[in-house]
Amino acid sequence: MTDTDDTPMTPPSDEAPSDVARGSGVALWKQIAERIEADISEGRLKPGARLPTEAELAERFGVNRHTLRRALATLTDQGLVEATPGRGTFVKEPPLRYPISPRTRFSEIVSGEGRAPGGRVIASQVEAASSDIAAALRVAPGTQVLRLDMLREADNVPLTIGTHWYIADRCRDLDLIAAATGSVTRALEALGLGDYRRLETRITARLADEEERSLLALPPGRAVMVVESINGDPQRRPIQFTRARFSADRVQLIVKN
Amino acid sequence: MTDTDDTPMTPPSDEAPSDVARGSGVALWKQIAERIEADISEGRLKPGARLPTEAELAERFGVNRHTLRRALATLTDQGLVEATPGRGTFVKEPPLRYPISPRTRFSEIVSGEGRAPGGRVIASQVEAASSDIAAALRVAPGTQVLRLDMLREADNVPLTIGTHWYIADRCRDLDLIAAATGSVTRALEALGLGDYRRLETRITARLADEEERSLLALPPGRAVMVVESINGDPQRRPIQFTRARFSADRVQLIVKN
DNA sequence: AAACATTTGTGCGTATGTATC
DNA sequence: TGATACATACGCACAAATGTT
Repeated sequence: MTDTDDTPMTPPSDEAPSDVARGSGVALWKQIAERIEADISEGRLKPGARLPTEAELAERFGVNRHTLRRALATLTDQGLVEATPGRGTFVKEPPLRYPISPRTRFSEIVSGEGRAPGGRVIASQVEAASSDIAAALRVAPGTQVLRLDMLREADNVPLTIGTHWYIADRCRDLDLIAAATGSVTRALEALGLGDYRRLETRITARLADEEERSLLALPPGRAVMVVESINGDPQRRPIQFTRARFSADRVQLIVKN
Repeated sequence: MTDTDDTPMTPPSDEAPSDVARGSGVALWKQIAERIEADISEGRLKPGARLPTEAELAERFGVNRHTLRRALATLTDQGLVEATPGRGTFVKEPPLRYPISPRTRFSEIVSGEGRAPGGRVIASQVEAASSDIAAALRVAPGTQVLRLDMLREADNVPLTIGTHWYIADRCRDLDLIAAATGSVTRALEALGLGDYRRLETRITARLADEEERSLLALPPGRAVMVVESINGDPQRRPIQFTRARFSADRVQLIVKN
């Protein structure tokens, strides 16, 4: 009861707060969560839109703020909304759809989604292949490889940190060309290796560490998807091994079968 | 400096602590992290093995325990080791390789990795399809669908919570059969729908919420991969939509191209 | 720079209905 | 019929983050 009524079991004289069904066997917070979820998935609440304040929503549904917060909590867990103290609660932008296919190209995928691809080289150096890198590239451990760390973004929003390893003597000056053009794809084309294809992709996930949060502009407690991929030439000989960390908030990987 | 020496800038009189290079431009913790990482990836430290205590490792490398902990922290972030207070630091078991292919079957994959598949039905009910479920199954929103929540495990270790939606009138009593046999695949076979194939898979990730941590026996701060998949009959008509949450710690998704 | 309003986040106490032993 | 535990819901108060004046 919200009002201080001395006849306790009277149903709330329905001067239209909203139609949550009390005593229907379904928890109030669950009904509210489902209503808001439907508002989002059916487009009445658009991505980026701000929800009314918790106090306002609580009043509108005729429940306590705690009850309403319980509903919002499930939506947050499902990744549908995001709340910031002092600002409000917002409907999350849907993640960019990132298809994993034999011909996976970052720039093409981002352009295809109507966004502007970008990126920059964070670091590059020649190093000796550790055993896992060597295994993926099918070379002897210790072989010289070019390591290229890149940050890639769409519409200036960082999406992924990628560490790429190339067999050094097949890729002279790749790092310089990539830094100049901002595109690994174009750099490889310049070297006559434009026709690479993806051989295998391995996906796992974990919490973003501090460096990743900083580079990807993520608040604490966010996850990254760790995507390892082996790319090869038309003869399926490995050229490149990549370990990329995608912001799980902003990217959804798609596999078509 | 570790020792309380009154001649401060003296290099540590190299009575062989271990060969970390002081003043080499590379941070000590980074060198240590890379050494241990190599020990793991090259098999000198096997999965499940316990590392020496932090104090012991610190002494062995000739650094302060804080420095050593900084190294271990990066390995923990990378998911290579896991520390438990009072027990020690352990090399993590490699994740189960879970291939995503047109014919993706949980039981077969787990068996193929030499582990015993298992599972149980958490809940099942008939409900009205929400708009996103309806879109995936290509039916009208509100159509009756059977919802089946399952927990699946390998060698009694929980791997994934899957929520499966089936078009209700194509799958009578599926829930009962699945509960009895413990296998959705076998239950579908019993209904003559054994030949389903995966049409599309969508992958994202986030922090595990409380319910997921409880069901998957995960400590706080772990990530789950959220894998949505659409399965269809041989004519590629959708039969089933699944939203599964995999323990990112224990599973690595593999896509072969 | 400082004060303030707005909004979410958190804690405590209380009451009630509903399962379970 | 308790007795107990648990989830739900409400009320009040304050902390923390943000934006504005």
